Amino acid sequence: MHYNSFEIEKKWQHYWQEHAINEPSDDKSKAKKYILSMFPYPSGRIHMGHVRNYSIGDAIARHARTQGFNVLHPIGWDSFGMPAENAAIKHHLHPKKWTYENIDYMRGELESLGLSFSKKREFATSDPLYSKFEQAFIIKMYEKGLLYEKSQTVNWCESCHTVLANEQVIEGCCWRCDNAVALKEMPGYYIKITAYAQELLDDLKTLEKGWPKQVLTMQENWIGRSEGLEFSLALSPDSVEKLGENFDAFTVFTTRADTIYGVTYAALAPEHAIVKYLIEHKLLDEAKISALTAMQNMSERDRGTAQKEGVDLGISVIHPLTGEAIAVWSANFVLAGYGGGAVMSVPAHDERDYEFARKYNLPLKEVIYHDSSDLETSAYTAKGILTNSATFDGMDNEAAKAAVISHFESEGLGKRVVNYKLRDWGISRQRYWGAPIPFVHCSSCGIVPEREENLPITLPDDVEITGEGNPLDSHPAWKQCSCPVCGRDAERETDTMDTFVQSSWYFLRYCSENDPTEAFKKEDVDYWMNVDQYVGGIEHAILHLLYARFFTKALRDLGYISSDEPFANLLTQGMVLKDGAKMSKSKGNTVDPDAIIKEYGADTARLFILFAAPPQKELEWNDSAVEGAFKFIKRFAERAENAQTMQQLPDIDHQALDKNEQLARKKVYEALKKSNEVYAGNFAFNTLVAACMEALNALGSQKNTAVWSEGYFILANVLEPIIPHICWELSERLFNLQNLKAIAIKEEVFIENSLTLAVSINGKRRDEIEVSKDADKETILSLAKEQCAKWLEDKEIIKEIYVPDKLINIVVK
RNA sequence: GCGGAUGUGGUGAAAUUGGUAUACACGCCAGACUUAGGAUCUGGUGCCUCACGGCGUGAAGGUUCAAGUCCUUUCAUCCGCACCA
Repeated sequence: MHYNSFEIEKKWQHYWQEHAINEPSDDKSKAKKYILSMFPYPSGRIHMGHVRNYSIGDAIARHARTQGFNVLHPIGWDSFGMPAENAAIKHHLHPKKWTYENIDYMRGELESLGLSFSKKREFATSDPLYSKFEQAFIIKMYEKGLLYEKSQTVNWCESCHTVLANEQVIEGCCWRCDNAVALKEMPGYYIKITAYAQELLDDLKTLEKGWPKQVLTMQENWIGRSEGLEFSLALSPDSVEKLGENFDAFTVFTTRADTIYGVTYAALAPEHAIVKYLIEHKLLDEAKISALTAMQNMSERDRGTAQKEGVDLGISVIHPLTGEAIAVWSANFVLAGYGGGAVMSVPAHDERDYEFARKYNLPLKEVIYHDSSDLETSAYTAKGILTNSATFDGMDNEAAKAAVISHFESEGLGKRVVNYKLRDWGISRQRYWGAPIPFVHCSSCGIVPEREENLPITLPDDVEITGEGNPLDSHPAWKQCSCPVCGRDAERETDTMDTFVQSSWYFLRYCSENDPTEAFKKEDVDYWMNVDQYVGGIEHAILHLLYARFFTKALRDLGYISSDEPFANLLTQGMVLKDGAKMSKSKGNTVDPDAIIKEYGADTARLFILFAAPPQKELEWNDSAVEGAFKFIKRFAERAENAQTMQQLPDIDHQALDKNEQLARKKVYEALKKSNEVYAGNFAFNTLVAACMEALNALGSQKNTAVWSEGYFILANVLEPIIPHICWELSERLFNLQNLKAIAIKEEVFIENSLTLAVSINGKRRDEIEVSKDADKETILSLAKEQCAKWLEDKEIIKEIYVPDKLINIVVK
């Protein structure tokens, strides 16, 4: 058969659509598989990363379908976001027009790859209907106290003109444009993800089997649980007076309660309320005030690399156990958002405090003793015995942690607490192309949610995108509304939601077929969730995957769904590289998927991508290997001439076959066996393709038509998830499509009459012998010795080892 | 600094419980066919050596009859977090 990829692919893409083979069944009694590749942002054209992502997901989905599962394999568009506005500024296109035109174009590109998506469930997150349900969720969260508004210091990206969540700041830079992030005090809406910190941490354990360890570790670190002592440091009477009696104490948190007697000073974040008060009321000299304001204005990134710096605030607190007065400083390395923005400082046993104390000549007090401790050169932070610590002296420091906390608790001085690094999720974005936050500012009622019957709050089309300011804010009429509570004139919130809100629940919307009345039906979600296999890039290890996990739990607690975790199994694919670097327009090393499909076909692109590396690893693009993939498909198509038309597997008397024929059958069934293994979990498609190539090579060294036919019956089945078009074509021509379902393995082909055993002398392989299947150990060993006589001359045999079916090892001296 | 991962031919990569290292492919070499083509087919291809043979999975040790695989130490690369008290 002459291989014309273009005609074959067009024909089958049309057929699949016509026969709706990709649509799941409504029959909920069937066993299901929910296979999901992360949905794309419609940037304009697909790139090789998409091809890889969707080829992997499609192979898994197609395989599940041939195994008889009811398969949900949907696609949609993560279509709100900044690039649409950037395009609007650059090309004077409306973001909506740009976005939906991109979607139409990219949908065609994905179709040309032969991806078996369910069409009926497709949507874009910028569809008003999607916003409607999302806004309703947000209001529900607000009503349950899971969403609140506050003003605080936030991460501000000057180039995107918007606020960023903590997760979206990568090494002090914006996740999207890589610009340095500045700090800015602003009002915004926050989702209380911290209320779920413990559950998000605990449930990582339930994902250990299905998620890569790396992702679990990253999430664990991000949540950052730590246990310790929280207590109050009372200000001295003269300090209280100095602060106009506005403060009498501040709270600190420590994980080193055992070092409590080593405290020699305390330090406040530059943003701490006491520091702000001192500056406002000019209670410090000018040099100190300017030092403090400089510290406040420094970005988070610069603070991370800056030298330790501080200012003596001229106030003091009372040590809760000793009653001593302790100086209070403000230091640039104390974080405002963690543990109350204040710390107790133990320079003898904390590296940061040590460095700071050395710089400003503050006293050190040793309270943990160990032989290897040398406070002249560095802080001692490891294990030891307590000293200078009153009644705790002589205790092991680990035991002392608990003892000190108990002491604080029984004296009413403090308590054991758990702290998390995770912060609440700020979702306000000062941008146009996003889902409006459904709240109204009323001068008498304050901030109130919009009424559900008024949802969705949609974006106005008549805006000019200039990149300066938020068009919703400057729009003449859009924000004017009436208060949903009192009916008086009010103003809409003009911030829009972080686009990660949309991607936090899209997998739920797919469960029901684009229902206009509900986000999803509970019974559909109960049937389809959880996602059995999720496929996507490692770059979402924290961002999207943490938010989606949170949303699932929150929606569960709001009564919408029953899942605890959205994604049972996660496959993080590696990047596609060219010349050792990530493909990118700026480097000019991209390969256009459309061009590859045009030249070789979708099957070739898919085969190369799945064959060149295991999916989790980086994939180096290689033009001649692509050519090689094409040649394999061509050979596969041409050699189909050796097979005969049939509707089921032929009966073959294995014992009557010659050696090559038997080997060919064995290789074919090995490929089938491999297929079952690969889809059961490790997804090593590269080894599966190799097994198929071996099988085809083995078929080529024999001439038995029945063996050829059986081989094609099975290989077209095994390869269908990877190169579906050519496989359907061959299956139709040869087998009336009867081979595209689960095939049982015939174990008889693996039974051998004789075996080949390796013979090693002192562990080094020297020769091999062929023995009959039921030869006994003595016979085998004597044959081995006979055949390897030249290695045994003048040697004394010390030991003879026989590993059945594998090898013989003779140890000599 | 902390955490995670990865080191195997010229290249991408294989290798059940420890059991014939380099499957499969790319590249390269030779040959066949040939309207001399970047087509197709056949054979070869870890390194050193004319050969016998020796050496080989980042490096060094160890356990074992047997180690890519297990243990210890170490080096390199990549990724993530980064003053979280």
